[in-house]
Amino acid sequence: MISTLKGEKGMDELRLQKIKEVEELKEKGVNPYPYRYDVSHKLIEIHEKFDHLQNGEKDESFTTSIAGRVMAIRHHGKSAFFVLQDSTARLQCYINVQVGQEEFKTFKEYVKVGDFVGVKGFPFKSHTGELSVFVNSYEILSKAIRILPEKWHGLTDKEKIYRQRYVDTVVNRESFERFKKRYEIIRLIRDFMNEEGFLEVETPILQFVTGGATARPFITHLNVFDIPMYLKIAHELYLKRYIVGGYDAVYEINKCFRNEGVSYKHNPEFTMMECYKAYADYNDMMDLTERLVTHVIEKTNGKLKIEYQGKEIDFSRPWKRIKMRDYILERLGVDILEDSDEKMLQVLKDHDVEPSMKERGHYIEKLWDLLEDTIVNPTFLMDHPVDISPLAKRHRENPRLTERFEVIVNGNELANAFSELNDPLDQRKRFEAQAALREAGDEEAQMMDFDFLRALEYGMPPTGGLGIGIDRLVMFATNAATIKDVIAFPIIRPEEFNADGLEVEKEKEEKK
RNA sequence: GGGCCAUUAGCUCAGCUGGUAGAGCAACUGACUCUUAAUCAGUAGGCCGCAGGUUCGAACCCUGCAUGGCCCA
Repeated sequence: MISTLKGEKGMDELRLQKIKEVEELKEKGVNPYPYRYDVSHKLIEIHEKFDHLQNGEKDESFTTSIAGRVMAIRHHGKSAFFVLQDSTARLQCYINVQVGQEEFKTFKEYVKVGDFVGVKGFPFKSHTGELSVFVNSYEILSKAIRILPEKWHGLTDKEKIYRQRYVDTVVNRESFERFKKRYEIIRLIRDFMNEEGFLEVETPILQFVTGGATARPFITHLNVFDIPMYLKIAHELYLKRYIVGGYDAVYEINKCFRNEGVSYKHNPEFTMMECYKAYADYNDMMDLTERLVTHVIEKTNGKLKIEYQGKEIDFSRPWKRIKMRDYILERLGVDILEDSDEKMLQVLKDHDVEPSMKERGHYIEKLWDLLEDTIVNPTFLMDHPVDISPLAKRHRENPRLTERFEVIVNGNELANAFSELNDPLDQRKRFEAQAALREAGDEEAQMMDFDFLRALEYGMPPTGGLGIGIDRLVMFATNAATIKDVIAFPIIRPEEFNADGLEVEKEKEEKK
């Protein structure tokens, strides 16, 4: 049974044509979907080994077996050029009747752009100087029944790019390379952290109580106990349990989930690296952050001054350090420690900002938001007030502040770190203050976590902790304008498919 | 949540002051043994995002809605 696309006659016709080719191949005894192929070289290797050939020169002594997706075909009657693409490169192949009359005919009729093909042959350079493989034999490895987007412009429709990333990365090579770079960065971070003596660990994604960040969680349900569960919003509270449990340096690179808006810098699921180191404080973590981030930027860009969306960002050490209280006082004329709530609110109103919650902590956040965009080069924003830092240790010089820093780059929060609060009685008070905020309707306030308090009561050594947003780091390293460009499968409103699994136009809303 | 923009063939895009749908690529048929955005000849492919409205007549004007993008909060 062949399914048809409802309401898409044009598409249907193209697809049915391809399905017909598949059926015909089967009738001829050719399997359009065979099981394996022996590949001797990646395409890039052929380029590296044989770029030295002169125009018209061939090396018949060398036989290679290559495979990839056909990206272009140029037929010339009794011969044809086609271009294979694998994960490393593109390479032109040349086929003519020397493969055999029947084989050539089958190639001409059934090998199309988008199909996977395996080729055995020898390298040569065409008269016009393009390195190619002369096909001695070939095998169809997989027939495509959908047509790839146009070769010249690729895919530009953002919606299609995000919904069908598999098409984007086939035809838009810069997109393919960007994701390669993303995963290279994650590997670099792992190598760096391992080298520093951290142990990579895991923490639960499904949690009965979730915390470690100011955010609304996703809620799900555990059938076996018939109780609600949350998806983690941060790794923090479990990683500190590891520290209590005797591990003295741990890290985790994993997804976090926050049930919030989508924007150029927010995706509801995102990747965060967090690490905790016993006997360290936030000064140690500043050093670690600088070394880690500069390592990644240098390895991936070859330099520390990078171009980002038309701006220059200089990651060179040492990064500027500013104190939150001083910076806000200097720029906005309000002291977030000493001035009254009323004065802070007035300053916000003067800047046309209306805080959603009438609460001091929110005022401080909003005041900072007014200034965040003024920062371009990596900057440590230090010593946040206790009110907005429920998990950070009080500052050794001023108990109303904490030993905390955020790293701001181009107006974006890239990292967040503290000397971790390990005084269990203080932590309990902080949770109680958060609980009061929740009572008052702040859905982002932290939940009381009794088990975490119990853990702290067993004793946690002085500890430095750090969280880095991997997606944002990748954005800077790859010059990506939005987080959707560095997340392969970003959250986007779901499509509708019909009973055959083929996409259909969305029916009209019956919304009020 | 608010504002602006976009939505036309599989893809990339045209479409005049409202007169009934176009190109290139892809596809299909044919020609062509070194091409490379191959070339040449021909064919087919459209609920002009969806629903209303105005009009003799709407891809175009108006109003909703949907989806996406950008800016703002």
